[in-house]
Amino acid sequence: MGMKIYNSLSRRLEDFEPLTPEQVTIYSCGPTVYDYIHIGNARTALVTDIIRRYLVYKGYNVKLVQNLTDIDDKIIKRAGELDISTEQLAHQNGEAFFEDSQRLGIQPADVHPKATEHIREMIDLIQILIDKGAAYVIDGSVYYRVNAFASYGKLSNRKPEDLLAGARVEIDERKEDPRDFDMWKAAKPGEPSWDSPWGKGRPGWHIECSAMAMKHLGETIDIHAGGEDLRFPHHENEIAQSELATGVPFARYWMHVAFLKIDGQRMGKSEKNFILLRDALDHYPTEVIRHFLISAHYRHPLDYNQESLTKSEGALRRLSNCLDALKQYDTEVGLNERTDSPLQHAVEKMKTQFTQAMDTDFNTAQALGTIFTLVGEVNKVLSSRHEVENSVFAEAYQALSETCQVLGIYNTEAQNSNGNIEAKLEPLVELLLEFRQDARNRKDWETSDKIRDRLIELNIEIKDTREGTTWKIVS
RNA sequence: GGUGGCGUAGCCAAGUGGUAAGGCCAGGGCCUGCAAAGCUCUUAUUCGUCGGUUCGAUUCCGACCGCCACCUCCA
Repeated sequence: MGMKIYNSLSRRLEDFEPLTPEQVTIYSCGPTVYDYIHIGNARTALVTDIIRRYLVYKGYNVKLVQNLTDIDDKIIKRAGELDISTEQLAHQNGEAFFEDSQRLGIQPADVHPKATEHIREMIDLIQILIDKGAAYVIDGSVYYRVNAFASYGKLSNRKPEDLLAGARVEIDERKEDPRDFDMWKAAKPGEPSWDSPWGKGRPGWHIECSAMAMKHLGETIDIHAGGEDLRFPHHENEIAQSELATGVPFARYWMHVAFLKIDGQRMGKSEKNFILLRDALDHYPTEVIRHFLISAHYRHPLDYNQESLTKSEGALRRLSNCLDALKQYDTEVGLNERTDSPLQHAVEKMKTQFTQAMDTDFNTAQALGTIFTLVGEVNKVLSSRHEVENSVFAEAYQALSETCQVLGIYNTEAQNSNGNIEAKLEPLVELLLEFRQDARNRKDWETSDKIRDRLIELNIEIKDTREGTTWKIVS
């Protein structure tokens, strides 16, 4: 069954076919490292992460490139305020970005190119555009001549006159056309700069993505992703630069992630109402934040607020309770007993529907629905005490943990590390449970409840079930 | 002014030309010494409003109302 992706360029759902079968190249616009990343940046990064995980799940060989913009106006300004070098600022925030991403369970890209390490490539690209008559030099700066690219505006669906009518930007009188944008900025005194054929300066923002994407992924990439605000002008300009230089399509599928709002307001660095990813991670577990961020489709706005996060916490609890209950059957897999139970059908159905949901433009909200439907089925069987082959529970566990790992909402490594601690604590906890059981047998509820209460204070939760008392570490 | 999007139960959120996934919260019941977890029942005859097309529309078309994003650095 084929995948479909909504392509911002055609504004339609399209069948997904990578340029090279089995291989997918993805370029994701990364952060400008002048500050920590906020939860909105994280949404885009997370969507990219899940796209990649799902493509790998489907059997594709994926190469993901995500850049770091480590030189621009904001970095120069912030470094000045902090009285440190731009290199130092960019380095610090770059490291922090990797740390925060990792905490959110985002796997590192295959390549994380930095703008300042690709000056040569950018200069070469600019030179090509000058040679082709698509750029001109004024006072050491190089501008892209928008009129040279006939299909300028195709991504953002804008006609030339539209771009001028509502322009709120101050017009630089030196430019031939107000829409022209700089690819190389002549250095101002005291600013970091690099040598170029046009004098000392630094690259413009758009040229870096064109140059780095082409260097690491080739002239045509499969998927280019970013926040919806990058559609214009950033991605429009990337297309103009790249396609005029190479004569081939720059990206086959353009994906734009909708904004994260906060308490109903647009979250943005200029609005100063953003929440840092690291602060969110201090308050909620990784899986809860991921669940929240994928609870709506990526092309729909999502509102960050405490209530929504609390809901995700509840949903995650339901999921992990089920997974915990199933986990003991995991070793039963491989017996390959063909049973014909309703639960087995539910497992198969869930796998199919999960794939269908994700195949349709990565509909994570729907995919979550299929997972939780199976959770309900499993719980029903678990509580009904009907005889079910353990291998079916094992299959259910496999299916759930596999799909949850595609979404990154079930961390088996954390489970294992908890498991190690549990193994060490087991004799001790069992001893306490023995005392508690004695108390219960005496109907000494005061003592038995005290043991339970004290244990929960130590993050050990116990439950009295029909099969006896169970315990686990909770956080 | 231009471009695009959204409006589904108390809340969040999928979805379809044939009669509404899932989650959270709430209430009743089962289980239980209690608790937790789980199960179970209840919660939109209805998908912003008004028209049109259709045997039939929440889903297609039109108008209107409301909200939002981009057009400027921002994921």
